[in-house]
Amino acid sequence: MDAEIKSTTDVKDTFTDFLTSKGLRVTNQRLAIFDAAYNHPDHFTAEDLLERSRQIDDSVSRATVYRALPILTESGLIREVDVGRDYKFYMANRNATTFQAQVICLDCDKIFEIDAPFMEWYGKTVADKLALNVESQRLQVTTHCEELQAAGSCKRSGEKAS
Amino acid sequence: MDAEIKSTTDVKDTFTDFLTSKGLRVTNQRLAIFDAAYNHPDHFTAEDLLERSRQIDDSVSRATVYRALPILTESGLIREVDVGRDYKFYMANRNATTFQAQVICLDCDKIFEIDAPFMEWYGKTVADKLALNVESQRLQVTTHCEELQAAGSCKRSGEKAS
DNA sequence: GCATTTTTGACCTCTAGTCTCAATACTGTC
DNA sequence: GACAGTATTGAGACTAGAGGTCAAAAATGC
Repeated sequence: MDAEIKSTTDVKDTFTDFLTSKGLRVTNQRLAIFDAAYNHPDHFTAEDLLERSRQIDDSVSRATVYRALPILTESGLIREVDVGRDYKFYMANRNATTFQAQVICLDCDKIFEIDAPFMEWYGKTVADKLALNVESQRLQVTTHCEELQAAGSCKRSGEKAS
Repeated sequence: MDAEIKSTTDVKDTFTDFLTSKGLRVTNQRLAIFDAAYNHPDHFTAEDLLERSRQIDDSVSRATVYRALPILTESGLIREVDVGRDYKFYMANRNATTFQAQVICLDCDKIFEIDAPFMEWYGKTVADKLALNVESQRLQVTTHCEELQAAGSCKRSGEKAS
């Protein structure tokens, strides 16, 4: 459950510093939600996060999780991953290296991230061509579970298909 | 209101042919919804489509619109454009040329499409590298209204900002 | 035209996410 | 360390997009 890349404690300091710098209070619930989010090894939903946060502090409510998510996102510690379903995914932002594209299984909830370094170039090209500031970019590829499974990356085939 | 690229009547035949080939019935409501969708000059929501369809046939109900959308999408006459809001956009598929990326204004509902021909190459690369079949791809760029307006493409600045 | 079977409209339900408001707890000050 | 002031919280109501139900209506094949 320990973060491998960076000490969780260090990152927790980053989070509390962020809160105080914004004039926000450091509460047990926010810390529990941060822990649950940052130590989650995979993509998660708000509901997943609620469950995990409650294992740390069972007083955490759904409303608080939904209120914490934009804060965590703004702090840069997690990021939103919208794959076109009627609920959003989130993910800990541990390795902020190159731009990531998402490979999404249409059958289960698995999302697999791959590097797409050319997106930096593309953002610049669009910005130049249309004379606008590119705020964010999103690149997604959809496929089917069996295939993702064949590629050795879909662990949940058949388990959560609905 | 006439389609400029292809006669609407021709395309309507394509639609009725599609319906019959699938064993689906050709109803006044489906034709009204098709008309409203195919002649819509821009991106539209299910609610937009309901309103427009009712101008053609005021008996069209919300349920029927929601039931017709997957049919129209499957027929290839319209396509879904998900820009990460809590409702989906759709768009008539009049020019099926190269892959299109979406430039999305974060302030209003404007979506602007640009060619992104390199996406074909990218799809193949991903398919090869991960040994999977790429089902679909999505490339989106977000920006702000003022900027899109400066680029001469945002017509609705300030009008629909909510 | 008629029987069969799909489709429809009205309305009910679902679900992710947001809002409200009284109760709680964090923070700076003493 | 206690206190006052104020942000934050939890419970539950609420919203909006979307989809389901079922009796009534209408399209199709004969």
